[in-house]
Amino acid sequence: MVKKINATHERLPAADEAATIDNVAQMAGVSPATVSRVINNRPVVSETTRRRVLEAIAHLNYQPSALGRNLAIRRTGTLGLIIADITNPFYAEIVRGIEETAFTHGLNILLYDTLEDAEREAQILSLLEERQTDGLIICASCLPEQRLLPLMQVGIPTVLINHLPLSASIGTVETDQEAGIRAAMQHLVDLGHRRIAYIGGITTAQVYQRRLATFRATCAEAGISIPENYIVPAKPTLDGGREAARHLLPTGSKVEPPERASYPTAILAYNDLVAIGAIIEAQEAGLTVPEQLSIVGYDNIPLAALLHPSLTTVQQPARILGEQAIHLIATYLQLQKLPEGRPTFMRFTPTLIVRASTAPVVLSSS
Amino acid sequence: MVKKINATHERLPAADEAATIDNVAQMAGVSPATVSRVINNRPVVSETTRRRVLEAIAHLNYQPSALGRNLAIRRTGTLGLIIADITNPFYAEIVRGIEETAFTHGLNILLYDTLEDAEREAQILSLLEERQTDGLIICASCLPEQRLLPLMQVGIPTVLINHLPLSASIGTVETDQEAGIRAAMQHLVDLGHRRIAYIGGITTAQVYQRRLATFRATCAEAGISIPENYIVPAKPTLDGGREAARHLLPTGSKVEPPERASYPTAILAYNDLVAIGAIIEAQEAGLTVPEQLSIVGYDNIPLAALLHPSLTTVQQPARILGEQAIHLIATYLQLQKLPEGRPTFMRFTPTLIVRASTAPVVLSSS
DNA sequence: TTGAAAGCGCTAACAA
DNA sequence: TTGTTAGCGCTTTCAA
Repeated sequence: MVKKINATHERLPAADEAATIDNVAQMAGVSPATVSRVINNRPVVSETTRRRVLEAIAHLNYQPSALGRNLAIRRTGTLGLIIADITNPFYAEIVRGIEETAFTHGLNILLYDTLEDAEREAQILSLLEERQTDGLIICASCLPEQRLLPLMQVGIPTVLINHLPLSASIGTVETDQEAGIRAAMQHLVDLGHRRIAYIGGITTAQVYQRRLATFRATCAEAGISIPENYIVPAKPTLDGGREAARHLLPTGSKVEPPERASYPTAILAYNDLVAIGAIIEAQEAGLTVPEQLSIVGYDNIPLAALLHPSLTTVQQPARILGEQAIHLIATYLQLQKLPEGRPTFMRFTPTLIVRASTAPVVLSSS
Repeated sequence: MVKKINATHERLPAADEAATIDNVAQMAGVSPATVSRVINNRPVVSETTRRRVLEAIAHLNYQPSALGRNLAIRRTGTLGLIIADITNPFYAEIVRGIEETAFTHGLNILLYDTLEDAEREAQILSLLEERQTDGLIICASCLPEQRLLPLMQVGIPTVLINHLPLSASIGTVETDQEAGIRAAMQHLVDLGHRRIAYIGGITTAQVYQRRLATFRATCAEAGISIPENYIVPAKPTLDGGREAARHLLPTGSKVEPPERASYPTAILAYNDLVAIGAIIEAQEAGLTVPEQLSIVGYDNIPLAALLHPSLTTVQQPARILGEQAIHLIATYLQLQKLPEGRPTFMRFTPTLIVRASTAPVVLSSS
């Protein structure tokens, strides 16, 4: 019907293959450049041309290829997200905040779950170096600083969640780890506890180190000396918590009166999952929580309020951490430079939420 | 030192810009094709050449660009994942299975959270049409079939989780919805319940419709007639569950004896979150669970076992659903055709887990 | 307002 | 075993 418009060897695409910008251009009788202008809503195109192009697009059921586009503009609209454990409700909530905010910015999220494993995290990082994401969010890294830096130096704009600022990053959003631990410890000390254990956490992770350091510092300030075996690192999961607690608590029913016992009267857990694991283990060992053992968690996951006993814990604004991380990175992507000339450090203050898993220590017994 | 090898105008990249395959080729004194062969471990390259190329790569700190590569081979190694609610531990566990398995297959996951919202899901789907993912996993779609089909016809290989097979998809992995509901209902009926409500769920979602239909069918078979207001759809979240329960349960303390009461003696919830919401609401309304109200959940999230009362629920093998979904899609990607000539239908049988949130109905009162 | 042409960084026939 | 050449599908100067 319609004769070839140009003397090109262009042909229309077979029914099963996708139309390209050239097909559209040919059909509309314009150049690919013009089609590109229409697709991207450049204002310069005349109304009639625009209409012709749009018709051709509709006719061919044309979808611009992100692949071609990405290569041409050398951006992908995609962010890498490295998260420690998606099944931990605290992280899931952060991801929710990230996802939702990224969507409004037109950014896509490539998800990587490290399973709280440092080696795996390292693998993922090196994989990401070639994936050309526009940016990277690392949430609760288990890696030491010197393994994080190379990636940023390769030029991927990175935001860290719950980490201290790194010179090569574009910023950090965190809750004040020190304040969180201090609040929890103050609470336990006020309740009269002096035999306090710290359980759970990956030793290579900066969060862990900071929390532990603060734990030690607070103990020292309160004149409490902590035996080394009261510090039990473990995977920050329910099972990790159980395992750690098992090392500390009396087995079977040989529960001693608190003043003579060797086990702690209180446990500060790395996070809520660990705390819950410890509660379960304690109960199975025949200890009542909080009467014989107080337990404090960290994060305030939704589950914390629903348990029996409900969990005393340190609340972090999970969703907001995620949202702000995206805002940071989106701002950077727009400006192509650090807004303040140096990495942003955004810090929130956590809140201690006192519930039913902590109680005054009872030293004299009935 | 070394003279220009070719008469090209190639120059080495400035320090701050990334090296390309051409830079490497030039430095190694070979063609880009050869560099490509080395990068992709093609066996044909001679040892000495390979070494020269690798040296150049190291020298320039060269990272191959996935962008260029993707365009050339027209694949991205990326799968879209549409999930209803990442903060629901059941879905989080599915994502974990997907993530982990995808990683072993060298596939990357683009995560999209629909927030259990049909409109949002539709938006995401159309967005994905141009993103050129190699495949798509839709988990717990809230969209009716006719809105799902267009995407698959555009040619994106799709696997559905907890959905019936669609002709245009490459397959489906699900737990038997009908069996799950039947098991739960059998349990309630055996306990003597005849006033059973079904609460929670998005009406446009196929899972919801199937579960509800089975609920109705089982009631009919048991000779139970259910008033329409016993069926309360709601967002499948904790709050959704609370809200739905509020519609059903007596307010304040006007708890009537069961035989005269208008409210149900048992609630079958769309999922565990809804069930937990209902438990909370019931308790706040002054009802004891399970004595005055039995509640059954669905999914068996980790939390279900830890609550008081612990939750009777229908277990789904969440992680495995995710793993199998990836296997399905990975197989297809390798073969570039349906392994069995038609969409695969992989079905698991759920298990009823009886815990403490259900009890025999007490008709005579003290 | 539009088009020609060059190029983004890589791969893959094909030829040598 | 290696190089030449022609794309992959799009964007973007620059000139008309």
